[in-house]
Amino acid sequence: MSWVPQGLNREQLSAVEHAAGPLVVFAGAGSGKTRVITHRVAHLVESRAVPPWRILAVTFTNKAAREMRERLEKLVPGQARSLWVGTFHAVCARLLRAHADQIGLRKDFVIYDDADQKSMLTRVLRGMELDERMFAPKQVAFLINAAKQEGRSPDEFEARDPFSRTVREIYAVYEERMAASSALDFGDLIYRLVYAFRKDPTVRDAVRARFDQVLVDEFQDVNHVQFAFVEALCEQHRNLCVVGDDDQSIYRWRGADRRNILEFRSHFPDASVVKLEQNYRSTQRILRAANAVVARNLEREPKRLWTENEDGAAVTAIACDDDRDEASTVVQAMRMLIEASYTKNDIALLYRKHSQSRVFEEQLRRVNMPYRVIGGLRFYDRAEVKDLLAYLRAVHNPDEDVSLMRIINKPARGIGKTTVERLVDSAAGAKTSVHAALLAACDDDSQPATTRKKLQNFAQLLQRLRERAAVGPSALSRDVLDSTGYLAELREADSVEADSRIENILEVVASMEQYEAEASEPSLTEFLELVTLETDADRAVADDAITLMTVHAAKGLEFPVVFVAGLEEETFPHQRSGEEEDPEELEEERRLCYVAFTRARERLFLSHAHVRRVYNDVKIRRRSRFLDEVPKGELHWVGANRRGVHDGQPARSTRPEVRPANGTAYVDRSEANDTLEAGIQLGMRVRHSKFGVGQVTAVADGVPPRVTVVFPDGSRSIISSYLTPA
DNA sequence: TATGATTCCATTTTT
DNA sequence: TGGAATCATA
Repeated sequence: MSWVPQGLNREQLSAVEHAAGPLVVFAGAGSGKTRVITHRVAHLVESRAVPPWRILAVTFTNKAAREMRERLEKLVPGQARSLWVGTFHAVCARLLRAHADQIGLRKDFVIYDDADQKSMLTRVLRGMELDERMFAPKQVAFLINAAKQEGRSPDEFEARDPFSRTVREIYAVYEERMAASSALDFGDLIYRLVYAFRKDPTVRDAVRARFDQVLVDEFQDVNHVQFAFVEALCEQHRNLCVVGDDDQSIYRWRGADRRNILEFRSHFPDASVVKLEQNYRSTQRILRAANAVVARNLEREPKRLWTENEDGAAVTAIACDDDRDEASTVVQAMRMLIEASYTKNDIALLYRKHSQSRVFEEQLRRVNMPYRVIGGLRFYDRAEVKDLLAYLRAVHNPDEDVSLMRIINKPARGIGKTTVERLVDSAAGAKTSVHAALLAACDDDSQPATTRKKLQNFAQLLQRLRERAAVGPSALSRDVLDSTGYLAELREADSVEADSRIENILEVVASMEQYEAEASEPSLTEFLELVTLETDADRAVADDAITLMTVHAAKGLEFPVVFVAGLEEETFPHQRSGEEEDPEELEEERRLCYVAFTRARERLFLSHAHVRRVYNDVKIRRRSRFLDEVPKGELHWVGANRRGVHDGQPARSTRPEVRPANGTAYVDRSEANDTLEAGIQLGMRVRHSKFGVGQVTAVADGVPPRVTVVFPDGSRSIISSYLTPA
């Protein structure tokens, strides 16, 4: 009757069946990490009879959580629903609500995203009459978030110099204002729980008593509070299974600390260790290139990914004149791949930073190639979407200042800057919410009659909406949009942007309706939480299109074909101009490069430009050291080199674009290029794994080099690297 | 209050 | 260079 895990290798199986106590799994890229976690959960439920609701599996993204749940639904039908599967933030939010009374929180707290946090901070700074240049909200937010990641309250905030002392004060006031609005920021969701654990052992014990088994995915990315949270949960039973890959840790700048996984064994001396080193994703050649780069890092858990997959096509390196040349060469290569056999969905273009996408987008548009850009502005960050949600929040809890301030004059209702400032001042003076100040002003005879009337109208609007709040999020939204004239205003504007805004708003309303239909107990609070914790990655569309995104955004994904663009010094590895090279940062860049390479299943293309436009001038760029860290024989160099020597690099005269006098073109080949595709020539007999033996009837120079071959069953255009001489 | 002018900023951004 | 945010002015 016992559930039998299937199709697992020895290491995977030992992780799945690990009996009790701490376990750390080092899971290389494409080594079946998710499989191990899901099978382990299934094993616990089915073979060890752990009640599903006593198992907690934590991820970093909603997408990972959803996938895990879906897979578990198949493995242990009917039981997956009661498992605790979610992101750190979602799980902690749920626990905070469940124990809100004990912790001293309102059950229906709202969650502030980064933008909300920043506007709250701006208000605090203005209230304290601080110079916003000295104390930039962005920087202060960073310091406060860092403090929360370290688990430090305002009292524990280290402040030796005057600047830090002021920041500490800001932090304290900020916390007060957040509490007054019953709002929690992202950092709070974990920090407040850990803080409560520390202050009140009964809370800690109550939460701890919920779970028998805890599993954490992407453990290399946990920060200090997250570690403290997990540790606190497992202190008694010690059934903690963490899975991760120190080589894929790319969020150091957000507080992720690789030591959590590297030093897991010192924290838990009795921990079992499993290493998953067999890769099921990429070809030998891709893996060799990726390994070669990351192996240069000094601080890492020793391991080497290997695969039984075939050798595959050579990793292609493309040298380009400038960024536009890079874009057109890459796009050209993509078109050929699509003509040959790939779909657009098979292809991804990765870059170090968003700004690199522009040239590619222009080029893709020029050739009418559908593409999608992942990242950039989140859907729920759009102004109109935030406006609507702010209305809902303000109706839900008028004392929540950030939302109230956002909508107080939107659409314009004559409550101008001065009036708002006066409200904020009196709220700060009386230590009340802005809403309370608003109500007071409505009854204040000393106010000018016209402003007073306007304030009263607004207060009544809120009041009326509040009475209607029970109709549910979608109906309430429609009411808001109609009675405020928000939609009407957009309709009147009658512009393309206005139309897309209307569309976005309607999409939000539609998502509310969907939520209401699906949720067991739909509530405004829960909907708002879902929306703030949700990112865009989940809204991917089904169209056939080429995917463009940063390497960061690509973590956890895989594509048959991957292009990595801009492999140049200062771009990738990224370096801020004038700053000294930090070895730790360089290692992180190298890991990032490793992540980029290992996204590819079959084909990997790496491009760099000799000249790149940066702001308004042009800069000569040396190709990335990462390219040179790949052994020479592993890279097949192609591409433009029409200029000879660049900034001291060896001129690639060894890679001539020569056409023999008789007009026969042949495929570009580089020095030390011992790949099979080199030297494929017109008339040659070649072998293809699927189509058999054929004869080359045409050769097209390009990226990738492509040839036309007549096979027994017809003529085909083939990428030359798939061919071997017959 | 709305608009144009000016200034500032530019790495990555799981939640 | 380009965009967003803030400022200045009618």
